[in-house]
Amino acid sequence: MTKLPSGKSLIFKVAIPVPVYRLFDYLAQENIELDNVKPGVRLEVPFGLGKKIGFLLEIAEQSELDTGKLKRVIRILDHKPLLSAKDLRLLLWASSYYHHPVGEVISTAFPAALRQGKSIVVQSEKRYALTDLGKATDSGQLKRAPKQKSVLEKFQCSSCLSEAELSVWNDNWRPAVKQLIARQLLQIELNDAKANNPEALLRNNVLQCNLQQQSAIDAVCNSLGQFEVFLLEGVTGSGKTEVYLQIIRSVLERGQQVLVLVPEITLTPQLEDRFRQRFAVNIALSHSKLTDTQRQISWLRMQQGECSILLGTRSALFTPLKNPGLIILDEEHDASFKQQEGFRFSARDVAVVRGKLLHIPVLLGSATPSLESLHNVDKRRYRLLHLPERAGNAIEPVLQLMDIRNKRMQEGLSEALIEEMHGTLARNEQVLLFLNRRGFAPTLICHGCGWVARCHRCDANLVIHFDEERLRCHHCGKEHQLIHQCPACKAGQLTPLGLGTERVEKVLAELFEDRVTVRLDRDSTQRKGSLENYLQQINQGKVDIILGTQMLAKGHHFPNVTLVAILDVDSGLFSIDFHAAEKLAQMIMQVSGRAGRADKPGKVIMQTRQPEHPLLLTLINESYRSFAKSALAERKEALLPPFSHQALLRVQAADINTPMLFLKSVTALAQELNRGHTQVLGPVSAPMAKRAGLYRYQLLFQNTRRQELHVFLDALMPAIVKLKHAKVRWSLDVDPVDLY
DNA sequence: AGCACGCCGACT
DNA sequence: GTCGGCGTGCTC
Repeated sequence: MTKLPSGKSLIFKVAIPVPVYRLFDYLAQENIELDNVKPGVRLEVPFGLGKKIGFLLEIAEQSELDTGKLKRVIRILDHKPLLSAKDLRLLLWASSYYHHPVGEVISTAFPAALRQGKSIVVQSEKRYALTDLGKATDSGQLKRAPKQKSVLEKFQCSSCLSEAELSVWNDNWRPAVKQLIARQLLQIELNDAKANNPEALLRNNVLQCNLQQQSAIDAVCNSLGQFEVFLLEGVTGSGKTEVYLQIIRSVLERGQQVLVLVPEITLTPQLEDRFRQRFAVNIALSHSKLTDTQRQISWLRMQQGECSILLGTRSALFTPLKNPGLIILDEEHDASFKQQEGFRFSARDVAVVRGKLLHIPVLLGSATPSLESLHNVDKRRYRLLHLPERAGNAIEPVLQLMDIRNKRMQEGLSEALIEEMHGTLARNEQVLLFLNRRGFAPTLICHGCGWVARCHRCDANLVIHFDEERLRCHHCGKEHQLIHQCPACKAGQLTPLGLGTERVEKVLAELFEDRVTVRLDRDSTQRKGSLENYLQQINQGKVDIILGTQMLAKGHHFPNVTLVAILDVDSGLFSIDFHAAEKLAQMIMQVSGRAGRADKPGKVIMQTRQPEHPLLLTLINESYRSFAKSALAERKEALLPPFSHQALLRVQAADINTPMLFLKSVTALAQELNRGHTQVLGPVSAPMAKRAGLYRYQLLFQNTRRQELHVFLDALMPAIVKLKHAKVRWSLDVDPVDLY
């Protein structure tokens, strides 16, 4: 047993979740047994006038500070680290790669309660979140039924109840709660069966796969137990999920766990259902709609190996796995895998590093892979698995451009499109209209004097929301009462300019008065459960026309939709951000994927005033891959990512001059410290120079060599920290995905 | 991030 | 003459 050398105190180097880059030194407790104290354990330490929970990173003999001035650790919270040494290494890597304070990075890997120093005891949670089965009961009615409530809650996050919890069966309980207990009993039965016969892991017979699916499955299964990254490129309906399921099956048969990451939680119910139908193993969920307690239960169950599959969003990436076997990241092109606040990590890129550290394969899936991933395939860093065909009888939708130049339009709908819609509806099929702008109109202008309703806190116009009689800023959330008289000239007529979903909804009600239209956007689906409600109505055939924004592009299946129209494709064609073309192409393909899912052929119409635009022509005449190829060639020509690597320093301040002054000092520092060939671009004002009352400027660093960029940043960041500039808030975004 | 220290305007 | 405004700087 290692004892502390007598008379001399050991030093603990501790990461504390504060926005400070360095570690803090503490004196270890006296007579400490070091065998039980490993890097990663949580410590309670005095910090400032209070206490904080920190993470032990190093045990040292001495400190750079005067030992007499060091404070002593209050207590050690864990007998052994809750994170494995490899996961801790992953976090340290992420902290240095993204230049984010290490204590904050480590704390993001823990659920809230453990972050605050609680011990591993599941605490009952007062608040109650609804998901899935929970909706069958009314949470309000369960207020005075704490036992039912706790059973329901526990089931919702891990779908697993203990023997003790199952024994509380009560005939008076609500049917939905009884139903889930019955489901759990069935699961235990299946688990028992599985113990005797591994084949029982499968609930249903395995579906027949086509050749491409089978070779994708074989490729990943052959690499289980070692690191390799696969890019599974499969168009909508090509049977990607079936490939996931069969690979997961192999991982489960090896007794290993699977981490499945999805961009947004609206996508998970379907995936979750398919997992549950197929596998008789415990499944844990982790996403922002769950309570802290629910997420903690999922976290612990994965850590302790009680659950075999974790289905979660970006933040679930760091969940410890007792027996990791595979990481799947679905819709890998999706920008929501990049955290846009604080610790700005890319869950996709960190997942790859995690797979490498854990020696397990990583499977990235998408119908429209990111240019980065396709480039990694070209560089033989990732292996491409292609599913070119739609499984079953489904037919590829036909994409076509509709030239609307000089055509008569009714609130964004050309006559030709209206004609097409009538035809589709007459065949008893559904129409889906896509417009990525909510509200009635994006601008309110005075016809008399030209006054425009602007947000005072942002460089943006206020958006008209007629239904609620409001003017709303979509950037800072500021709201005003809708006005009916021009505040400038008091005489001119106020005119809505431009098109939003509300406005299209109104014209649809006139043009198709005997048809049912449903509008799906953030405003119409704000009440919880309403999106699911609408989706159900759509799939029951109670809706003829579906109109919506971005949220339509993701995941949902509309089997009876045979006509999709993108009302305004042009607005995506011209943007200062070089990512815009890629995003637009992905959006078009994803929206197209909603059509013709069943055995009915689908048609996708794009209204445009740019019918000769090469991006659109490549997409309709060739394919997403052709687009990607030419887009990559353009990026190569311009030395833009992925042919170079970027980091963006964003700065904001209440005063208009401060950000620029600050960035000029940074530029000077950068010139001093630049040993390699890192380009320093800027400083320039952000594309939206003022937002929520703050002035925003930015400085871009770019280098064709990733390593060189990071050596540069490693030198620059500490120097920026030392710059004392009043009232500036700054943050570094490594591998930025948008410039806003 | 907290939290206290510190130096300038409207109240007993 | 004090209470408190939030600007500044530190936390082992």
